[in-house]
Amino acid sequence: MMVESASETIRSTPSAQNGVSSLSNQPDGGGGSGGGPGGGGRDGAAGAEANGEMSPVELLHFQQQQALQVARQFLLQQATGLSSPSSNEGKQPAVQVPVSVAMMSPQMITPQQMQQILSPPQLQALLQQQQAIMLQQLQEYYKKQQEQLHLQLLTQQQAGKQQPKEPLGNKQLAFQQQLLQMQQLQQQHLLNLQRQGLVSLPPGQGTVPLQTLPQAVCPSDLQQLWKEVTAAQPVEDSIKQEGLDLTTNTSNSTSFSAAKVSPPISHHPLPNGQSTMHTPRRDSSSHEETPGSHPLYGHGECKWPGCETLCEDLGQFVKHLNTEHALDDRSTAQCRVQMQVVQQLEIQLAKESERLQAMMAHLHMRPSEPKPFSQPLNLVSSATLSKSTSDTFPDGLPHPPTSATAPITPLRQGPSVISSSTLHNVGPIRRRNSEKFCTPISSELAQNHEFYKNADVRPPFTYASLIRQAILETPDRQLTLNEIYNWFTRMFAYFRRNTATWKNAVRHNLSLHKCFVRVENVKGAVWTVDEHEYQKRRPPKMTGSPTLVKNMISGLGYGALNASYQAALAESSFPLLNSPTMINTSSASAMLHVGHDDVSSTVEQVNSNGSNSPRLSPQQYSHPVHVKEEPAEAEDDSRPVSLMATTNQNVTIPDDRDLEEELPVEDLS
DNA sequence: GCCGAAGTAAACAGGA
DNA sequence: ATCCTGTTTACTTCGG
Repeated sequence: MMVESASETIRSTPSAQNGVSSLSNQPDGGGGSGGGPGGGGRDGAAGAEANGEMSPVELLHFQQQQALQVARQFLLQQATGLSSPSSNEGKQPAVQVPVSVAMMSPQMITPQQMQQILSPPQLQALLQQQQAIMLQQLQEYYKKQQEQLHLQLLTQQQAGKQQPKEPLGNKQLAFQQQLLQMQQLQQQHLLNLQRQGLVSLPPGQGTVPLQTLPQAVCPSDLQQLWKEVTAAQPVEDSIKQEGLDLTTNTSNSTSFSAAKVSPPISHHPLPNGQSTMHTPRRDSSSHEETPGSHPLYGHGECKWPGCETLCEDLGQFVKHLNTEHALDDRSTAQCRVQMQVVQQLEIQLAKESERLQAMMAHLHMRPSEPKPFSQPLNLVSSATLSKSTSDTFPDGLPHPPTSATAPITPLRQGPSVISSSTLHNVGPIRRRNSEKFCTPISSELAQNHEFYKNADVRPPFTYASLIRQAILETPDRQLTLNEIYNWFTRMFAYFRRNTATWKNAVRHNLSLHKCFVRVENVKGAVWTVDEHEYQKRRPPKMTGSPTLVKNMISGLGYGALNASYQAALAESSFPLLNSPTMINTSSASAMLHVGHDDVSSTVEQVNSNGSNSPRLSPQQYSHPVHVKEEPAEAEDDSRPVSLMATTNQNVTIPDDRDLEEELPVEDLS
């Protein structure tokens, strides 16, 4: 039948969303940045063009380029294969892996295959092994090349000064750029792996000249890096160099990921010994510039990257700056490198910021974790919030639309992160569980109202209980239909769509259940709750053994249930109540349907002056009741979400109200 | 399998 | 005529 199919699809949609979202989106929050950095690296394959003339230096350069490219490809292959397995299914690498690298993956098994074959521990062990071997090889290669380079440099220098040094300088700089890139790729690779938890390099991985995942680029690292960069080129003969082959690197710079710039070759200082002699302990960020100072001058030193020349005063520094750091190719190259560093830092900053956002979103999206109802921040994304931000919330918190950049979609954090919602998140099943298992709707809302407000998750409550909640939240305990609508849309992001469906359901429930009484008012009709009827319709379940009840409740792990409440529940299941004055016990007894209620004062009786009722919650005492005897206040909300400020005085705080909420406590006589 | 509660869809009516 | 409100019916799903 048509009806069946239609309802089926509609029904299954939210459940599927919830179920999937909590699973598939969960890792997205933390690891979303994994695939990013690796992707851009391919384009950064250094513009290694083999020129026709092959001098030894050229040959060396060419070999370096080739080896570096191979290494980079391998790194990228491994990084992308591990970080985003799904992304490269189609383009599984036809990368020519060099022999030294192929040795690591014996049968040319793709990372995906390995992941499928091996168990996670095995995979991790294998990855670590590969990591170590690869890094070792890279380091060895790197060492060799560097030694060769410096050997060549020395021989050339000793051969005579008549030979122009420019090409060599260019090659050196280019090479250093390549080395830098390679190391950055290594760092990036390590970073990716470590972020995925696949590799946890021991702190003393001596063979690896890289710092294991430095948390940030410390200034000393930068200084050291700069020393490495500038060290290979003697300063004294760096006068006129032209044609620095760094233009390609600028285009490569985007390929640099968030790799930390760590001291690249700290374990094998350069032959000329200029490097790493004194560790710069002043951080570059602390250059407090006196008015007559220079950004590059501080603490009596030249702050040009890698320079640190002592200058007694500013004048001397300026002189030094003009002489040593004049506008030449070397300075230009250094500037380019610095640009890359800054660029990487920016990328890193962006990534870290994104991670921070995700972390904050994640943490704030689980209001039940920090048990107390403290939700000062709302993490919510912009879209759903945009409607309801203007509302002043009953808890008195401002709820500003903070962190609009938080990428969390409401679906992402499914009810799985909600305390008790895990019990009823499976689709539209909220019906029985929440209520029959005495999930206090108000406390649930109190704890998770931020979540429900912003997450497109179906609340685990029945329409009837929601309607009742909405009505009871108002001071006068009556609402028009439109106000009920507004309450739904205000409190639950889920009800901001499919309005026709749930509104129809609301109307249906209002008409269907006797507990909702329609009262004609001056302005029109308002709906009230007949508590007696409401509790009558609840079946006398859970009248079993008290231990059963208690275990069930405690086993559910409801954070909302406080100890007294549980105790009251347990106690109340006994025939005689030891403390009849306790509202808790009486409530619990009512919940357990120890039938008593004849003394019911119906809601209608408490309608107009609820302040007299003993059932009033503290909020109602605290908040001056705005009796809406004249509902003529312009509630004509064009926006369905905008709500009258009077109606949302008291939403949540779990206390006595809770007990009377979820418990069929009738009227505490 | 039955029953009741709940959700969904839809038709219908009355009023603004 | 349209929309909102309210009622009712039918059907399905789910849990006891």
